[in-house]
Amino acid sequence: MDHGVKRSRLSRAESQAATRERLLAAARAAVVRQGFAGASVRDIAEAAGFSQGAFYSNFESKEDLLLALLAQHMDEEADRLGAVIDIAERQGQDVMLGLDAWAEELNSDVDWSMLGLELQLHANRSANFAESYRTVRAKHRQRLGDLVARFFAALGLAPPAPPHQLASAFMAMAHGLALERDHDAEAPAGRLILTFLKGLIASAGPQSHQDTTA
Amino acid sequence: MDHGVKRSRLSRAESQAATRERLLAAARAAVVRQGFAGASVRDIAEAAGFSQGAFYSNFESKEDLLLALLAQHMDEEADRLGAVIDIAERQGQDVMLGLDAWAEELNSDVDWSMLGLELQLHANRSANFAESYRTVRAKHRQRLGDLVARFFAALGLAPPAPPHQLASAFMAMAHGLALERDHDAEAPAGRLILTFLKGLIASAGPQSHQDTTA
Amino acid sequence: MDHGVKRSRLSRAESQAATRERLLAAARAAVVRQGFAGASVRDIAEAAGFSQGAFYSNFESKEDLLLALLAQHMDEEADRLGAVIDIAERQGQDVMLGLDAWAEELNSDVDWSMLGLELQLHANRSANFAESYRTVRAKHRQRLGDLVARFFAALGLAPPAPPHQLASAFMAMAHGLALERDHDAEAPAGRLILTFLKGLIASAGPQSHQDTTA
Amino acid sequence: MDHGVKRSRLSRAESQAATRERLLAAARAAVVRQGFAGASVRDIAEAAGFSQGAFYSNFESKEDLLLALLAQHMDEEADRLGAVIDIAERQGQDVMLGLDAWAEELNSDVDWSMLGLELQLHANRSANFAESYRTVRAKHRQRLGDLVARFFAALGLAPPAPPHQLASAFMAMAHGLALERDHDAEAPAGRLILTFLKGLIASAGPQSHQDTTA
DNA sequence: TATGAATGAGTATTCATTCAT
DNA sequence: AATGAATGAATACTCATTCAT
Repeated sequence: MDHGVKRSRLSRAESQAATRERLLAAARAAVVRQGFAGASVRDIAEAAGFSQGAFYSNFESKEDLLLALLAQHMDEEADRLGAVIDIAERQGQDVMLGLDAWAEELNSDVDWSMLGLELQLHANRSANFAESYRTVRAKHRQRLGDLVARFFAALGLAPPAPPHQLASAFMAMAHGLALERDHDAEAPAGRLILTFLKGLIASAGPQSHQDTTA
Repeated sequence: MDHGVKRSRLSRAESQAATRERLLAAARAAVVRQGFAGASVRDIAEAAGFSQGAFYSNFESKEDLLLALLAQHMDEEADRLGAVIDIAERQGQDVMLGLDAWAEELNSDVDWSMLGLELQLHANRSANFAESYRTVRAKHRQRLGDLVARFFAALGLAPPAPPHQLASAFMAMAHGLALERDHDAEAPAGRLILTFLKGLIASAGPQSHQDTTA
Repeated sequence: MDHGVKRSRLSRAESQAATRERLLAAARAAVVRQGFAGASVRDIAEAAGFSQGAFYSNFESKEDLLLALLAQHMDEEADRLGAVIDIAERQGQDVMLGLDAWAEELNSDVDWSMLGLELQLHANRSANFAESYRTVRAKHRQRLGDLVARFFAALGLAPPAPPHQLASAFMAMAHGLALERDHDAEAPAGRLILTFLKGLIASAGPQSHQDTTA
Repeated sequence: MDHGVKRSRLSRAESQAATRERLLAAARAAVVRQGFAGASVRDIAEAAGFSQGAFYSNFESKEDLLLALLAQHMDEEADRLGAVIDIAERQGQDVMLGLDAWAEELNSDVDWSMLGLELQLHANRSANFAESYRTVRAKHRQRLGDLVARFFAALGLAPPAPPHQLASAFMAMAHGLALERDHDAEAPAGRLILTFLKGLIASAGPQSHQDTTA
């Protein structure tokens, strides 16, 4: 009897998770295309193939959705960084290779940058959202800052500015460059970022004694 | 100049220009605070002390207003750059000083960055707006690119990437860093930008023969 | 020339007042029929022949409309009372006749009672509305109380309870009885009220020395 | 009585009845607080500690719930009256004492009056509900009318109007007065009602021969 | 019996825009 | 040129109700 028939393909929990995933994907596309204010709950729900009510069964409000998108976005950003860090850990100076890959990926993902900016703009407008944004953002910057610090340490150099500030600057550059959609074949954001990184290396003095992290 | 009675202190044209100016100022504040989509024509008009009708006597549509803001914004950006260029022209290597001033100003003007991003985002969404945006933007980048080129030339160095691309990268960094409002005393965007610039200089090779502009 | 042509039948102000009047009338009917919660802004606007937007050009919110209805309702209630008071003033003891007329009118106006109750219920639910309601209600009760006082005074009798309390009781009875719609020809609310009034008279003691009002 | 295992403390029927009771109590509070239209099924179910589905396992529809509340409400009203009648039956003229107690209870029970009015208003709006309401209401009025009749009979007096009409008037007064929440220490609804009753007695003529009920 | 995700119709309110004044 | 009442479409969100689990 195998304790009863398997009643349906998806359990309830699975099915709900799937609904939520589809809503999130549709929302992400909509926010990128029309901005948070311009993306309507109706459009998002319809694009996902659900009613508006389904949206509100899965998210408390439109802003709650943005928080979910924020979490997702930061997870992805963390994954990207994780890959770079892995390489850095394994191959000494060849971090450059990892950075190259990361930079290349940035090029191709305008949407990802648009979403990042949309989140940041909203954080500057909604006190409520700002709180969540800040914590997640800080963690992320710290992580990238650590990477930068280790990178300079590996080269035996002292970073020319606090690593987490350098991290912020790199992220700003990456986001901003991605926005310039009109890059008719040009605008190799990744390359450009590497150029700046090499510059920092060239101008860095020898490492001070112990401290390597910010 | 005195054909007829002088009806009022301000001629008709002057008075209309004043109305327009007040509307633009109110609009700018509103767009920064709430985004373009979030700023309502009613709010803008009321903040300027006029009716909604007055708005439509001065602008064809809400998007037309954004075009006016774009023009204004680019004028200001040009002015800022102009000052830097003037210094560069006069004092050879001491452009650094001008850049310093420019960078310092960036620190204090979050609103200006917010508006710049809002314009850029809208350009990525409205084909109509994008066209206007692109031309004005291209001119601006060209100008900053020229400055960068001349800067490296003055130092007898070859820029490590096409100057207008470096210009884009610097603008992206400036805008993005300004957005991080939570800079509790830290986040000296201007300084950071200079650090990167010095890096580029340090990594630059000797000047190639002729070409200096992109 | 009669200073120019009369451009239109209704001046702007007149036309707006007319719009408001029509909206109020439609709202009144809707609130009576379906209750305040049940009456939708859309239905009200459509019944009045306008768009929903027109509603919001004339009222700040749905509750603001109810305040307008409250004012209107209380004006009418005051008018009814005014008529009774006039008679009372003119004809000594024959106030009874005026009361009779008033009572008779109550019979025929279920809607008026329904609206009164709807207002009272909403006052018990919205703190905001309650404030306005209370003042207008107090004034009204005072007025009816004065009438009751003068009535007993005219008969040389002492009211068996504070006049404004008696007033409240009469109003409660009038409203409540009107609600029993199923009065198949029976339920002569007015008559019944007079019966109670006569009872009070019969049980009243002789007037005390000076004071006649509450 | 012991066919099979005793599965749980409460039998199925008992447990269901308990669920229903909790739903009814929550519904009653919600309807009083926000009106029938304003009370949502979700809120009611949640307040009772159940899901919305549980609601629909116990009631056919939202209106069906109101019918259940009606029945409950009328039962209570009957109980109150029953107490008065008991006293009247036992102690001849001292019904007054019972009435006094009844009147006092009215004072303290605004909720009960709010619910009563909500039911009555809904009866005036839903034909379906009206039918049920009318029968239950008629029975109730009859009962109170009988009491009034017996009361006058006990005093050897003729009621100055058909007893069931007097009953309606008293109920209207009781409900309406209870609504005036702002009774800052004043508004002794019960007392006031007794004043009116005494008035009726004072104005009543001697009993006619037989008939005592309406 | 009880759950709660999902529905589809509904809610109040806001919007950019028009146009008679 | 400026007013602001009115429009019609859109907005975020709520509702009573259903139904697979």
